[in-house]
Amino acid sequence: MTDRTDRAGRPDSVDRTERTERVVPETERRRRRPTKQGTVLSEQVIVDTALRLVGQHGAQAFTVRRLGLALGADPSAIYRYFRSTDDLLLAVADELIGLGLNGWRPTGDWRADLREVGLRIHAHSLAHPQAAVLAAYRTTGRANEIRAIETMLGILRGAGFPDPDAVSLYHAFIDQALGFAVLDSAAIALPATAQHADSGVWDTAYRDLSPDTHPHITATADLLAADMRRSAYPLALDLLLDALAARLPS
Amino acid sequence: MTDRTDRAGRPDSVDRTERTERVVPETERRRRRPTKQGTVLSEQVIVDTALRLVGQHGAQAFTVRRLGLALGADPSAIYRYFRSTDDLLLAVADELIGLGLNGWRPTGDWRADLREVGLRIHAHSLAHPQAAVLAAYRTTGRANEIRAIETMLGILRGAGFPDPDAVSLYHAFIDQALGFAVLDSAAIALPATAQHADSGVWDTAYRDLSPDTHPHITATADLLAADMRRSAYPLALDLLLDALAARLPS
DNA sequence: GTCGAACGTCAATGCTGTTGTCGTAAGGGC
DNA sequence: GCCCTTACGACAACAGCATTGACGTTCGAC
Repeated sequence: MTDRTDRAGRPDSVDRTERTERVVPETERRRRRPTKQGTVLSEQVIVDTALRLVGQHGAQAFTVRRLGLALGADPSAIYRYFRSTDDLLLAVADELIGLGLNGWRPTGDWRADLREVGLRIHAHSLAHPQAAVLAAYRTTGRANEIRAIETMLGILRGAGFPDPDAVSLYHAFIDQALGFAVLDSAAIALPATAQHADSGVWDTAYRDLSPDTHPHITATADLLAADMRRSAYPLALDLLLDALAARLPS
Repeated sequence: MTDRTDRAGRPDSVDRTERTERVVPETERRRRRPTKQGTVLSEQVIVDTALRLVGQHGAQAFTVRRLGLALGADPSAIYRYFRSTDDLLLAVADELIGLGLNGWRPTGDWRADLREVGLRIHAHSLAHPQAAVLAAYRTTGRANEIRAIETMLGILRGAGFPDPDAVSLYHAFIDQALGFAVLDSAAIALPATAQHADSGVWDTAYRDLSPDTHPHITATADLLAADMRRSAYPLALDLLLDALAARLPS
């Protein structure tokens, strides 16, 4: 794991003369010079390429050099658009949120809506597990994230939860969704060898125990091996919604 | 992010003569030669040092080179004890589980016991956030993990849940605990700059929205900023336990 | 006391993110 | 339609990463 800290610590003081900063905000860009191989770069192109790259070749493909290669540009050109790989990652994270939200409209049934949103977040993370694992625990503060929060808060307040409850329950709901998304994505995103090793454990280590020392595991070994292959999120989500319904002021 | 895949792909076929494998199981070790600087290595010493190192200097300190430095040994010596950094990570993960379990005994009240176990897992992850983030989604199959599963399954079966339910609910329970542990640990384990940027978002980006376009966020901005500073796990845990109690066959 | 081999050390390989420097060409001003 | 500024893509270099093959010391069994 590499250090994503801003080591250099660019000074806060601003020169009288406008410094030529390496990164220019997307809206202020004027010149677009194609790379040697003809690509015209932009934030959007870079983010899309990163998402595709990670989807095809795993999280380990999320490197500036491979991204440059995929873009047909020198790796360092990316630093004209993002301050660091971390900055780029946040942009990718927000793109993911947007993908999950597109095309969905609330029905007005709070429980069905929350359930749908939860499953969508989860499903979309699993569709881009490598990126989800990197991005799920960041707060981007970008457009799509804001839209998502507004939507979910609206559902809870519309259902009749008082504001303090709506906020706390939103927090529990979204973190549960993201937590499961990370866990399940991570399992998919593991390098092949590690993934195989981890899943094999349920068929080997947990089957060779003695009923004397481990009565509960041996009694349920088959059930365990089967259940652990699936995600527990749908069940956990329904349990959460059960509890929410029970707490809804009538 | 570096590639943890076993690239070389050591062949499965075994020579007639016992190959001199790089890694010798801890139980079969006979010779213990001190390093130049006098340390005597062992799995336990390496795991402990790794945990301490990561706790003091962050997840970015989890590198073979820094570990070697902290141990007073050549980095490559670690490969005499673990096949790869991933193998070492699993050992660290299991050590973490063990630390969380030590000294705890079930009381017989299933709800109180589950609650205590959940909070313990969560708290212990936060105490070693850097390691938790790396380890929480792995299945180690090692001693402490097995002990933990046996315990939790026992609580659920003892409470009266039929075996299929006990297994599914165990799965939902443990994954929710680990999911929140990852999320909350990750927030703590972020590099200082990223952490500051992420948390600051709640006080800046989400306060400057218009009530016209974002009525729900602006109406609850203060509540949001306050709530997001805390972990949502205690609430989510209680919600889960509520739902469990409601499903318990009477 | 001898000797095989376990295990710590060294050196090298091919990755990684990041940055200082340079030159080219884009596009506004006239 | 030309000119000049400067944005931005390319290049090269650096430090740090995991991993491995070879080497030699010294442990410990006999």
